[in-house]
Amino acid sequence: MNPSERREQILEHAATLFGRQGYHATSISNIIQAAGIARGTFYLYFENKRALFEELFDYLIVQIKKRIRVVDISPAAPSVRAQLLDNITGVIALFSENRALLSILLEGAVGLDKGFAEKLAGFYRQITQTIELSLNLGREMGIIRECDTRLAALAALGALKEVLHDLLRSGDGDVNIRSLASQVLDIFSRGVLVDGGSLQ
Amino acid sequence: MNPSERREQILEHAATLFGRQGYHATSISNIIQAAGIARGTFYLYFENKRALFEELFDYLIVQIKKRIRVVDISPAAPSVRAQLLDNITGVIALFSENRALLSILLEGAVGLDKGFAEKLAGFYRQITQTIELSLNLGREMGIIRECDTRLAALAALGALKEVLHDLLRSGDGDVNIRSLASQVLDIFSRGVLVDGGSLQ
Amino acid sequence: MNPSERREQILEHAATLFGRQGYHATSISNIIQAAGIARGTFYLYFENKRALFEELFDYLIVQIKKRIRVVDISPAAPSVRAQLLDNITGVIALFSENRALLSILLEGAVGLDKGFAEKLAGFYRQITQTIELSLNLGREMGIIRECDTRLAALAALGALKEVLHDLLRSGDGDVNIRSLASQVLDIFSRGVLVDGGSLQ
Amino acid sequence: MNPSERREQILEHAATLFGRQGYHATSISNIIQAAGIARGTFYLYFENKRALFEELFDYLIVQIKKRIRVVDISPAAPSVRAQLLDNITGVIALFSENRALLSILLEGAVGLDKGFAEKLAGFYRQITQTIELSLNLGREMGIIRECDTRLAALAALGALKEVLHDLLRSGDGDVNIRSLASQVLDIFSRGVLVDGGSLQ
DNA sequence: TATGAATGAGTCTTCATTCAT
DNA sequence: TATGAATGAAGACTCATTCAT
Repeated sequence: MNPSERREQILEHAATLFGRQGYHATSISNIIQAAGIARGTFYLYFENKRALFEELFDYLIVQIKKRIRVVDISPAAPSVRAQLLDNITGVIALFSENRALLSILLEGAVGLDKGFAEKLAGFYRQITQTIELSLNLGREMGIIRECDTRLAALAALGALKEVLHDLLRSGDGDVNIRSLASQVLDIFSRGVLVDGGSLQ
Repeated sequence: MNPSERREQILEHAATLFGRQGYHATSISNIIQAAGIARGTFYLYFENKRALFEELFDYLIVQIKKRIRVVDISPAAPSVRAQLLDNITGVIALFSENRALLSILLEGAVGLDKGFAEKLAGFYRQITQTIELSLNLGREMGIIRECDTRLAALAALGALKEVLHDLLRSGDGDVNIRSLASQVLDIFSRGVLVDGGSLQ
Repeated sequence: MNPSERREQILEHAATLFGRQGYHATSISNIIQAAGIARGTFYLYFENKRALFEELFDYLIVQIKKRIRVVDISPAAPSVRAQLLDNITGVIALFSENRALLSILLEGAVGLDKGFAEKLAGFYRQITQTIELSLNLGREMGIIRECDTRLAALAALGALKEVLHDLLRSGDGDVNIRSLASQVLDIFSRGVLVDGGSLQ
Repeated sequence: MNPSERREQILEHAATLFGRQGYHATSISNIIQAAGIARGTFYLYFENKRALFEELFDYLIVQIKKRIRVVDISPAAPSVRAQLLDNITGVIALFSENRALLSILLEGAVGLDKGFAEKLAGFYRQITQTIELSLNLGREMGIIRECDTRLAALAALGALKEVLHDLLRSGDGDVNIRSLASQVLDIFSRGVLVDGGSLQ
């Protein structure tokens, strides 16, 4: 087996294990057993367990970022809704295909150590800022109401994370990703009140 | 020091440490050192490290549940908005006073092991169901629009969690809890669009 | 067993093993087996294998230094010869009683790593300087001939080391330490030529 | 590159590394990297790491022995002093040109394992016996005083070793080898006392 | 000859838990 | 109740050596 295949193979087995059991419960022994390799072989490809996990995590971050774009408000661009929907759909689709990675993001990388806490915080901060930026653009266009856009961005991020979490917990194989994304977007944009209604 | 005081003292020190460093990074040595007790003494009060953490976690769950009520729609009850606001304010206030507990909930208990995953999932399921129930009541009253109320409930939970996460990360001492709760509630209920607006 | 006794016990067993097999060939497993303690117990008393070895080594250095004095040339002092004889006798006696320590000094601590190389070099430098100082005093008194006293000091040190090495290799139980020291001193002071003779 | 050249090349790189870092700190990886060969190639030329080191060591021993001769007392022979001086000069010169080999002899091969301990002891025993033999001849000729010639031989060997050690530590590039050898020889033959003097 | 991926025995080290005092 | 010395299972990591290509 050539080196890059072997690397890939180890990464995949490790992802599955980290996803299923978490970082601490997954030992090097687990990984090499799953990958069917010897102990020393592992260290031929990765400096240590943490480096492997970090690589997995970094890859994950890149994949997510690829699917998120700031809303383009030039005349030729697709509708704002379509763009937002694409963002959300992309992220859900990514994880729908790879539950292990989702688990690593939402559970595996949480509470690991200071280094990872910062990495994770930095990632979420970026996402939040991207959403906030889009909301601010919407404000200028007059389609977003006056509100704390940073808070709204946090809320949007949190809502999506929780829906993904639910996806993970339910383990449902076939979700209508497009419909799910659409509903999440609607709740965030229109809220849950009847049109023109208020809670007071 | 009498037994229950000693128990309490250990719990408090452990909470601080778990909150600051996480479950795995917190050793029994850390705890007994902080609490100023001998190693053996620890095991007189707690079966083991996990049991201690579990007790902390269970206590936390009880505290949160105490602050969340299904909306009361009887004529004599306060306004729906006021009740929801109380729920949200209560939760934020709880954690605002005790960051360690918040950290344990959002990070410490995540990805620990299967048992805790289920416990956590069960807790969030209950919260989700309570919110969903309130939303369904709202539907009957005609103030909530037609939507997937479970999904909306997940979104609401997620939004609140993320705002709390931010609170934890920012470490800000003085937040206007009431105002924060109010804005979170508004985003959830009215969305972010201008009144009567749409994304299309 | 109380802590300091236990420490001592581990040190003694370790010294024997290091002396017999050298640093690298002596594993923690060897040590704990010899001392009849559990693996964890070892780390209760020593940070790691190297720290244990270093402690042994440092103790050794202190013991040797205790037995070496710069020659006292005040009128009331014993004869120069008697003082030098005391120095040499003391060192030989120290190691004669404790071959393990001798082995550690002459073989165990050699070629370990940069840190130990410097420690060892520093120790020998001190000894050399002490001897050199005594020789310079002798020059002033007119009993030492004109020569490179540093080189002579090195030669004296080397001669003594080699004799000790031989003691180690021979494993002879009963040496006449006083006589041995006396002869070593004679060779160094008078050389090997017949009185008044020369090699030319 | 033909086989014997390759062998030579590996030996040289290994000697440098062993000399600089010692046996244990020098890994096969170090050696093949320095020599620019593949891992497997190493084992085509040497049975294992130890065999390589042994070859280096044996070569070293041969080189040293070449430079040491028993004193020739036949009438036609050069003066005794000249012969001894040649012996000492030769050894110092050998190492002066090749510090790595010197380091291997004085530090690298010390405390390795039982096998090497015996090899080293055997070598030093031979040197000692050669010196002792020369001293005994000197006794018969009446130029060496009555003394324990074995002890004197050990002292001579030790003195030379220590001077070499100092050479290694000092790292001095340009030593006057001849002068150094001469002084070492003088100290050994005449001692350090003024002519006709004594310590008492 | 040469390569370098693969091996796995061996070592150090940690830490939750026990138990005699 | 309280202590803290002792335990040992479990985990990470290294590196000399092998072998299929």
